[in-house]
Amino acid sequence: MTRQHTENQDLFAIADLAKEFGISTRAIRFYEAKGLLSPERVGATRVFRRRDRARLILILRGKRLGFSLRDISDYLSLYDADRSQQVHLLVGKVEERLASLERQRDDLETTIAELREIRELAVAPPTRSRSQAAG
Amino acid sequence: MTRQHTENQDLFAIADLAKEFGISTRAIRFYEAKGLLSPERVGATRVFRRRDRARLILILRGKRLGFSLRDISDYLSLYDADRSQQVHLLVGKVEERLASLERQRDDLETTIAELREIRELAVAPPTRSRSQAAG
DNA sequence: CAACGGTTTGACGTTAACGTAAGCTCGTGA
DNA sequence: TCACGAGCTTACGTTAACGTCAAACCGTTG
Repeated sequence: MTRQHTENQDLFAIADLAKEFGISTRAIRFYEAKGLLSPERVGATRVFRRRDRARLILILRGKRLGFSLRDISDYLSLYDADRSQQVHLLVGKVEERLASLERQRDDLETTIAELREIRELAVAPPTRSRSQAAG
Repeated sequence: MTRQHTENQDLFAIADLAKEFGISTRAIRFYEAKGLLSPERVGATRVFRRRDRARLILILRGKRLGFSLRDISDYLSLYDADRSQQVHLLVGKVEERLASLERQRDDLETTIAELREIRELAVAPPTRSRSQAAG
């Protein structure tokens, strides 16, 4: 099950994914329990395919962005619904999320700019009153 | 204490700030307990100044960006330390945070792009095999 | 065959960020 | 004067996202 000698391009054990992404197997099982992943089973053992791996990548990115698993679940469903039905509702959700993300990006830009400013101030020698730094 | 008749430009009651930013007074007290705010007191009553209000704005932005109060606390300390001491350590922290935020921004760009793509696909009529959408 | 590593399902523990309720003080307007 | 609204502290409750055992089941390797 360590994938080394099975040489299979498309099948992953839970430990493979855990190691690859630096998370615990517990976390992966938790994501499954929450419906974010649905690996196949061979007996009782979970078997993950590329699709699950791809979803896991999206999950982790969502987490880096500060979203809850609930949010990420909704987000993943946008991928699942291959424009099959309830398109209006889907587009609505996407728009919502886009707006939220764009606002978040603005917050980020502002914060990054402020940090850069702080850095400049910190690096510059402590200017005293009307003095001027020499080139 | 409702600020209406005190007409003071620089003093805020806890309820003023709570209302202005749409959060609970409990949350504000919690931030104080965690050391993110340190309003003055008149008797037992908290009195906030512009400085506290400014910090609160930073706190809320940090939260929108998905940071923990612990993180935000560190972040606020970057503002406090007016390039007075331990500049290297300070710059180090700023660099760290900048890197993290820039990565987060990249994640955001990617996600936004993907959502836009999903939206296009959803809006476009369900293409069947080799057909082509008419202009 | 027995130990070992990997996997499974519980189930309880933990941390963060408040919510909520209780009980008390203080200033004020009818 | 007294009821009210606002504020305070203390303290227990709650949700999310796992961490951390515990107990048991393979498959294989020395």
